[in-house]
Amino acid sequence: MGRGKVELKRIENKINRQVTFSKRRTGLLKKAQEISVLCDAEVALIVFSPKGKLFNYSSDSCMERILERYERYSYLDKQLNPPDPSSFGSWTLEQAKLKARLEVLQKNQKHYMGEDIDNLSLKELQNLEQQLDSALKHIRIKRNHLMNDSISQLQKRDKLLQEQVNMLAKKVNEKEKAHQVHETEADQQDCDLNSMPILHIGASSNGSQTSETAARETEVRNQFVVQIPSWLRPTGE
Amino acid sequence: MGRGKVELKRIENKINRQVTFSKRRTGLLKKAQEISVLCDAEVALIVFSPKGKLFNYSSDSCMERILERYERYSYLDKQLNPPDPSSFGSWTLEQAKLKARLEVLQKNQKHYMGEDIDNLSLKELQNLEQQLDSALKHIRIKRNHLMNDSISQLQKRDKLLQEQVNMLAKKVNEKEKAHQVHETEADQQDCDLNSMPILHIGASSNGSQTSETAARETEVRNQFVVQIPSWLRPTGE
DNA sequence: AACTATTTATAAGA
DNA sequence: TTCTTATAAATAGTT
Repeated sequence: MGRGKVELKRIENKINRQVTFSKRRTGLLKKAQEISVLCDAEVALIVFSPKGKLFNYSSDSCMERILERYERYSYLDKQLNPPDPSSFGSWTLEQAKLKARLEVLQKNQKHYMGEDIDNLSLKELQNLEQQLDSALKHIRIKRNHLMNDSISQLQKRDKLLQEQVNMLAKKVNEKEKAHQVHETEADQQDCDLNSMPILHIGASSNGSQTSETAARETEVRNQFVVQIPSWLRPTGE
Repeated sequence: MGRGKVELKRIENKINRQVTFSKRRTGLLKKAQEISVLCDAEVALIVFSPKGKLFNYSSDSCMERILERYERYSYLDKQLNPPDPSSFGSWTLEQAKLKARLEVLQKNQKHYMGEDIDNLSLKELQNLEQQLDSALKHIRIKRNHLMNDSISQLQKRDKLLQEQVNMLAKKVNEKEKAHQVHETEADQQDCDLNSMPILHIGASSNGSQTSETAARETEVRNQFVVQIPSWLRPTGE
């Protein structure tokens, strides 16, 4: 239902997939609610987005109750599960499984960090190497992308600032001219005023800078700050 | 969608309600499957009809896994109220912790495989890159080491075999001379038979080789096999 | 269960 | 993201 028919297979375009997910999730939750209301059914719906975000709906009798009911029902269905899945026995079992999985993952992780590799076979090492190499390629592409973005952002920002500074410098020049019409040392002006604030520090023969001008300088700078993308902000690493 | 608009409230007519339930249930399950396939989402849907019959759908990663994940997630979400303080408080707590750790590890693992990196900051990407790069170096050193070992092992083995062959060839040559002197074929006995077959191939002017000698040749060869280190053995990949 | 007239959902585009 | 719109899909009421 939409401008085009859609094949029932994973949408490859990421943006598209995300958008479709968003829309369909809304629709699905709505329909879940509708059937539960219209038909007096108990419904539990759990959806994890590809990014791992959770969305869920459950009819009035709350998620936990429905899940319990499901466990009960599916136990009866299969008659294979231990009678009380939350009993001690199955608890330890599951716990053990979890721990085993954890252990495997930790070992893998070590391998991915190049540690603990002494007992790997040549074949395994080669596989690992290939895996990491390919991962690294992906990561570098992504990183390059981010850095390029960052550079062009900064360049844009730089240009903007430059223009502002030029403009301000001109204004200040004019002011000073006006003030100094009667005085002897009229011309400090034709130096490059692109960086007026810096000028005050580096080029002015008059060493005294009032706190007032300093304050204004700060103000001016802040005023022109261009939005910095989040991945450029310090993350307190 | 239908001949008439429908109010969002319980359908009072029982027959009607049952029919609508049936139709909408189908639709709902279908849509659940669609979103899971199209958008690569994990979906669990549980529906109890008003009569108490169970219908459910779960994307490939099976119901139990999704429900677990849900429990984990909603535990992390709340972090404050133990999900079920009545029966096994500390159990669920520890379980949840384990699962949370598992999830973290799994996410890390994905990163190490260059997947799911879209949400990393530039800093994080650079760290990851550095980490992998260094790991890769270690792994390559180790791999090179193994390969070098393997090569020198083979060279050693090669040398040994060569010497054996040379030695035996010499002996056989002498024997043949001796035989030719007496025109006797009686004793093939006390030549060193270890490498007889190889000699036949390489040094004998007599091209005919019986299947019996062929068999012995195999046997003899095996006899000389130098221990191959485990990482050189085929691992059936 | 089928059949449609309608309503809904949603894909694509902005 | 949100809105719009053309079109596909779902389904309410009917047979």
